[in-house]
Amino acid sequence: MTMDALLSRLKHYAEITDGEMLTLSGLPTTVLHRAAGQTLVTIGEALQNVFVIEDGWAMRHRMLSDGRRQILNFMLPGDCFDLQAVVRAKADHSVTTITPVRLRAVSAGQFLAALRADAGLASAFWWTAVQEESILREQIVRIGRRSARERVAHLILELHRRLMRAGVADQHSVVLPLTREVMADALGLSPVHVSRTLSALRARKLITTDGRTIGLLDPIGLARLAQFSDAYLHLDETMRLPAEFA
Amino acid sequence: MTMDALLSRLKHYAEITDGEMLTLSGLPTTVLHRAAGQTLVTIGEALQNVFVIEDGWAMRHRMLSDGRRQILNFMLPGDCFDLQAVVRAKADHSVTTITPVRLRAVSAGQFLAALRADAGLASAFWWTAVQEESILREQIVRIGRRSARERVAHLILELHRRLMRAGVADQHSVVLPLTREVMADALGLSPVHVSRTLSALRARKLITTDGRTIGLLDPIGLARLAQFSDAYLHLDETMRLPAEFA
DNA sequence: CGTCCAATTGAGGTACTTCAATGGGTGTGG
DNA sequence: CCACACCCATTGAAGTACCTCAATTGGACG
Repeated sequence: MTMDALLSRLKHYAEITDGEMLTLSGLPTTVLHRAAGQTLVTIGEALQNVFVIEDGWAMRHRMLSDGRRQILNFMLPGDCFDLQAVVRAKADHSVTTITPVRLRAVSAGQFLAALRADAGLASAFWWTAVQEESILREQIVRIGRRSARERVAHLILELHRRLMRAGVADQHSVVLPLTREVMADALGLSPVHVSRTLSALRARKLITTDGRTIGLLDPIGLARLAQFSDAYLHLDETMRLPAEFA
Repeated sequence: MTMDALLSRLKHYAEITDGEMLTLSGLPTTVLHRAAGQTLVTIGEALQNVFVIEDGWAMRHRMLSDGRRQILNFMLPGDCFDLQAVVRAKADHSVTTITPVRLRAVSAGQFLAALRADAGLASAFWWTAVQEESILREQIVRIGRRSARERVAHLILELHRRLMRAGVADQHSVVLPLTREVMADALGLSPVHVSRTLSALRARKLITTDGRTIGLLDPIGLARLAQFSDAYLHLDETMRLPAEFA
C-alpha cells in the first residue's frame, strides 16, 4: 500500500508532522539539537540535508554588506526546508535558529530515493514546498504594498495561524520569541517603528502585548486592517495522518 | 538512456529551452497565443496546466482590495511556471501577460507522469523551481532592505542577466517592455519615484534610457550601487542540451 | 545591587508619496 | 495631412510615513 492512498484516505483524521512521516517511511534520520542563535545553513555552501523542525523557531535571512539584514521567513515546528538539497543546490541564504531547536536531518540522497519510491511521500513534501513558496509570495506583498500597521498585523495573524496548525498557540494569544529588531528585519522596518506600530495597535484595542506574548483582542478587526486572508497558507490541503501513526 | 545522463553529459554544450525539453521527451503539449494584458491564471482557480513561456513577458501579481498591486516576479522566455499544478493546488495569485505571449501548456497529470518516468526531466524542472524560488527571495531582500536607487538598479541587472541567458539581450543594453507603473508595482514604489530614480541613475551616468530600452553605461558601477551578485540566479547550474536536439 | 539588553517614547530629519502641470509620442478621424 | 485625443514620462511642490539619534524605563540575571 502506498502512502498516497493512506494519506488521501486518512487526510482529515488528525495531524502528523513531516518528521514523523519520514520515520514512518523507514528513512534513516538524525535528530539534532541546536542552541538559539546558531547557524544551520551558511550562504554559499552546498546543501547536504533536508531538515524538519521538530521544536523551536528558525529563520532564513540574507545580509547586505553594510549590515542590513532581511529575514525571508520564519520556520516553525513541523516545517521542513531545503528540499533544494536533492538537486545539490548551493544555499543562496543562511538559516539561523531563533530559539533552541530540535530538528531532524535526512541526507539528500536518501530523501530523494524515498520520494522516488513513494509517490505519497513525494506528494506530501511537494505540498510543503507549495506552502512555503506561497508564504514567500505573501511576504513580498506584505513588504511591498502594505503600511507598517498592516505589515505588523498581517505577520501576527500569519504566525498565529501557522502556530495553531502546529498546535502551539491557543485561539486568543500567541507567543512570538521575537525581538522588535527581528520583527523589523522581517518586515522591512526599523525596530523603533515596529515598537511604535505595536503601540498604535494596542491603542486601537486590537492587541495586547506582555513580554513575548501577543493577545489577539480583536482578531476580526486585525484581519480587516491587514486585509488578511489565509487562503495562501493552503490550510485545507495539508497532508494529514491519524494520531495512531504518531 | 535516461535524460539524466544526457543532460549531465551535454550540460555545457548549448542551451535548450524547457519547452523543447518537453517535446524531446515526447509529451503532448499545446501551444497557446495570448495578446498583451490577458489573464493566464486567475487567483483562486485550480491549476490545470504547467506552462512554459516560449516568447514574450508575463507577470505574477496580487491585488489588494483597495487597488494596490504587487507584482511578485516577471516571467521571461524560457521560464516555466505553475509546477504546483501537479499537486492540484489552487492559484494564490494571478498571472497576466505583459506583451503578446506564445506559451506551451502541458496538462498537470501528463507532466507528473513524465517526471516520474524520467529522472533527468524531473531534475531539470526541479532546478527551474529552485531558481524561481530564489528569485522570489531576492525580491524580498530588494523590496525590504534596499533604497529606491538600489531597487531599480538591482531589478535592471537581474532582468538583464536573465534575458542574456534567454538570448534576447546584448551585453550593453536591455529592452524592458515595462511602464514606470509596472516597475513601481514590482518594486514597491510609486511610478513617479521610479521615474525620478531613473533620472538619478541617468544623472550619475550609470544608465541611459530611450523608450523601453535601457543602456547599461556602467554595469560595474550599477552592480556596486545595487550590491548585485548573480549567485542567486544559479546560472552555472542550469540544465542544458545541445542545439542539435532543438 | 549593579549590569545589560530590550522596549518605549520624543524630537528632528529624510525618503518617499501624492497631486498637479507639462510635453512627447502615437494612433485616429476629419 | 493635420488636429485631436490619449497615454506615458518627467518634473515641481507640498505632504507624510517612515528613519535616526537619543534618553528613559523596566526586567532578567549574576
